[in-house]
Amino acid sequence: MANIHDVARVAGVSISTVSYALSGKRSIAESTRRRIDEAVQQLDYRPNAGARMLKGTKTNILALSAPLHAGTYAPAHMAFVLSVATAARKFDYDVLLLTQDEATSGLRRVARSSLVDGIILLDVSTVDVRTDLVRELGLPAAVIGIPSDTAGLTCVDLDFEAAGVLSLRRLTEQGHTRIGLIGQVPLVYERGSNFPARFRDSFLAEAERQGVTVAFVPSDEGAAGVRTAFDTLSAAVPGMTAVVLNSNESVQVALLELLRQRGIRVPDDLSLISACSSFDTAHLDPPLDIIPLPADLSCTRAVELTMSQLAGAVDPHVELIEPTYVDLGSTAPVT
Amino acid sequence: MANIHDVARVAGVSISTVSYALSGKRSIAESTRRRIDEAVQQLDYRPNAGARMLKGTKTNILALSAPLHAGTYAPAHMAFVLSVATAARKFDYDVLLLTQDEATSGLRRVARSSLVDGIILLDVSTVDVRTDLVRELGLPAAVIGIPSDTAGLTCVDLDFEAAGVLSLRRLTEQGHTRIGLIGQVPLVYERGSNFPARFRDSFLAEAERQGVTVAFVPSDEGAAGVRTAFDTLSAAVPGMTAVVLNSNESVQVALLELLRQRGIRVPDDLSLISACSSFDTAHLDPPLDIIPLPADLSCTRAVELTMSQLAGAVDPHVELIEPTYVDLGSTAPVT
DNA sequence: GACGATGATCGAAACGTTTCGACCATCCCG
DNA sequence: CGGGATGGTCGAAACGTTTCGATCATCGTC
Repeated sequence: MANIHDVARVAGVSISTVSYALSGKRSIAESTRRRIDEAVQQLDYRPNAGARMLKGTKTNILALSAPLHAGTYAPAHMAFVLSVATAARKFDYDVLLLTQDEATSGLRRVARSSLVDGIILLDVSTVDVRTDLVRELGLPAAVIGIPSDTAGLTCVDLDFEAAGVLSLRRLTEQGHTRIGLIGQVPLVYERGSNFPARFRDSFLAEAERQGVTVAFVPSDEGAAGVRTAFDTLSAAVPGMTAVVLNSNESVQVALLELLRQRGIRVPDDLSLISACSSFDTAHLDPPLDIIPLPADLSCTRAVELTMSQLAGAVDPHVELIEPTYVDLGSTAPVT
Repeated sequence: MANIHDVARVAGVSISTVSYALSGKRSIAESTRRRIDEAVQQLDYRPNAGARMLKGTKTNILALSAPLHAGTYAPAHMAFVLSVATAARKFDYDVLLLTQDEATSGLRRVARSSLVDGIILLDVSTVDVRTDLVRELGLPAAVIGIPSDTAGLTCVDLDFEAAGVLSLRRLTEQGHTRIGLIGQVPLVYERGSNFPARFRDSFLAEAERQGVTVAFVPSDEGAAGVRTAFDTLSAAVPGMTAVVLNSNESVQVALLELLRQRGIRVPDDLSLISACSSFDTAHLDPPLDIIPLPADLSCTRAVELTMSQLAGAVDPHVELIEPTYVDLGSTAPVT
């Protein structure tokens, strides 16, 4: 493998000149730079990563802690992982993937061996050992999700509280006063994963504020689970005219199928909103109004914040991403 | 951050002694080893990754090329990624994730800069630029999937041909002679992804050999897509008594729902087999017989093979994993 | 026409390991 | 009791960069 000495020899300069030409940290004569570029091209030279880490004290690698819990919706999880990887590349960073048990223990390992410059934590729950670890390690880091103790942490997330309010208001503005909320699988709430609980609580609080009748049920996957959830909800809110879905794709698909079977039309008989969903509801039948959970936005921002920390001091803080409402025609004014 | 010099000083030995104590490459007095261990403990010392790469010419990092194509079933993809990461850790290796466009271009980048010791390619299609790249780079590598040209490559995969035969035989042994095959979304076949095509072709060939009537349809996702696929299939195979599913979870769930609606009982009226599925069919209603697509087996083996290449010369070859049949009661003899 | 500034280049040190060869006890065997 | 083998330890070189300080030529200015 060609190294910087080879490049220097071919270009007829010293290695420091090559280094400066490549990094642009000192001015180099145009003619010299051209010869160096040619040599680099010819030899297909790329700086040795190890040497660079060692001397440069920068590794250009980010650790991505991405445990996949039971009950987590894999496609959404995947979207976040991909978004982080893509965002990191914009800053010439690569991503080291730490999953499952390694999501915690591996973090310490790679940090202490100076393998990574920074850390991204995915899917943090309200109480998460990884947040303590991040504080301890003192590396630049960003957390996706809002743990209960955010001290010293940089956190990014969709504003789930705002999303809860937004989804409810949309419906009350159209005159709905009897509204159901179908949530994730029960396991998710039990585990203290924070997204869903934050959404639910703010939704319920806003309903109370507005004085409308609401009820919440989690829903298991599969046709049977969805049927049970919907029936429970209908019983709890007699005369229900709208339902908000904060659940994964398969549940939403199953619900639409159930409604079709029963001849319940959307939005004529029932208004529907897909809230904080990471998939595309436009291809559903019918397409559902959606408050998207923007994986790329959160991840891009998380990576950006880590990079800023790397560059200079940025005070740890929480950044909430404003939810948006996309109207695809699945809600209608109550008649 | 503590370095090897600190450890040496605390333990009162030279740095080479520390290095040998840690690597075990030369014998060290028991008492010395203990003092060194204590120092390591006390300082929470971990060797600097960059220095190690530089001198040791081993990075302990594997590149994982995992592009997520449209039409790829995300949970399955995720399972493979996780399995590779987990398998790599068994050999003290970390995984650098290269996705999307970086799945190809990033491969060259990280390889040429000696960031990784080896490469794992996920989801290779029949014709895949990444295989040429792997040949060119000359790094230890393993490929999951069987490209049309396997020369110089180490490939691992489920034996899809055998799986096709296995699924068909199971049914013909039970007297079925009119059998349908529901495949992936059409896009998958158009893109030259090789799993599904291999399965389909061997299934159809075995059917011809046995002289039974079969037909194949791809299936779009969603209730409508599945309904269309099933009806097309029923029309193509009048009196169909069994269906093999080589599709993702949502399609299988949707089909079960459709059959329930129509009062078609499994297995009394229709025998069903879920073939080469990466998810658990035991929680479906009813549970489906399955020929599992063992992500962990393939990935573990791929990582193992890469490690062997790293250790010494292993001739490139193709390893097929024998499919297994798990009986969960969704097939019955034809009456 | 001497002098500080500026631009271009170079040499060498440093980063933290691993590993080779050397060294010195100690031991066993003839 | 001398000498080769063995076990334990050390010093130093090497890996391929980045970067600091130094050098040298050129140039504009007083």
